Amino acid sequence: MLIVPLKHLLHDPPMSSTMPHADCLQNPLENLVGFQLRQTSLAITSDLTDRLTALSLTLVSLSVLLIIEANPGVTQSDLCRQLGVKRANMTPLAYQFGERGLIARQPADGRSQGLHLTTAGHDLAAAARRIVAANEATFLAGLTSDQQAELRDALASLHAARIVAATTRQA
Amino acid sequence: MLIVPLKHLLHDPPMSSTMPHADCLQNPLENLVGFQLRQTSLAITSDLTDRLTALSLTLVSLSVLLIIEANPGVTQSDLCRQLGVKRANMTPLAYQFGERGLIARQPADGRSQGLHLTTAGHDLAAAARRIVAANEATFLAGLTSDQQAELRDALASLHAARIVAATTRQA
DNA sequence: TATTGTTATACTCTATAACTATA
DNA sequence: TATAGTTATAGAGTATAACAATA
Repeated sequence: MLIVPLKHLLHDPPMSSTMPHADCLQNPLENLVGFQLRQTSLAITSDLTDRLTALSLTLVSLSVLLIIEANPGVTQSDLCRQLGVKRANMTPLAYQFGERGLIARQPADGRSQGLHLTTAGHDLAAAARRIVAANEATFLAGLTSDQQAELRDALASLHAARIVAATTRQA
Repeated sequence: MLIVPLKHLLHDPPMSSTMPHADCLQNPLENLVGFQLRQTSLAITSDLTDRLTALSLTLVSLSVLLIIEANPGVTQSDLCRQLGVKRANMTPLAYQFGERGLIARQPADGRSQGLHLTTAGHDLAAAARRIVAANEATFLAGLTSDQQAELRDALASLHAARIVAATTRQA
């Protein structure tokens, strides 16, 4: 599989004017579907990350924003479970959203608080959704509807195989 | 798009016995191809990363090992350019490979050294290639050859669109 | 006893800057 | 002047542990 620890490898291929013998290397990984999948995923997320900077959002904060919008009243712990984020790391994120006037909290439990978007939060979420849609459309532009459907099916098949992989891994 | 900052989100869905209302959340991101692509890519790399621990290799060190094998005499800087790694971060990696007896250096330039695998390095690379092949096969098992080819084509189309994305992004 | 939210802290990965030796 | 390799360090992102308040 691959590697490209750096996200921006995909922005501009690091080519120099002299080009000593930089990209003449054989890379035995690039024929793998796993590699191509990762490379493509990185290209898409990299583009989206760039576009989101205009809204001062990251991929994580985008997710938090949209999930709160779709689930008014969720707690921080709910978000953590959904996103695989530690509670300790959600605290500064929620704090920032509060400071920016994007969310408001209403006591739910005494120990927990339901989160919901303010008007500013809804506006930002709407702008974010437009950016996400543009990102999606740009990368899918080259595929017909049928091809897009086949891609989804293929990805679902690969993703489902993670169960098999986990089982054989333990053996 | 998505988010799953944690790689292991995919191993075992974090479900509790009580299941308060943890996974009843609407996630407006999961219908996006970009999300599904990332989710699938994370599942595959997560599995591979796990399997590689038996060889004391990471995704990055795997790539370095296989690229040295395929390109005897490459320099550290060559590897850095190919992988998008900073020179400063390649140093400890190359040092460890040396300590493990996997690579040897031969002066090339006076300021640079060509890297090549030792016998132990070749053995480890062979074992690593078997693991990579098993990982690839496991996830592709559900697709026919035609479907695999279509998947590759679709990924190539998405990846190519990064150029268009970069252009429209600047505008 | 378990859960929520918080604080403090440690670890990993990646980035930057500065240095030497060589070209 | 530019490049190779190194060192030290800074910055994200994520992890653990412990705590007070509540259930």
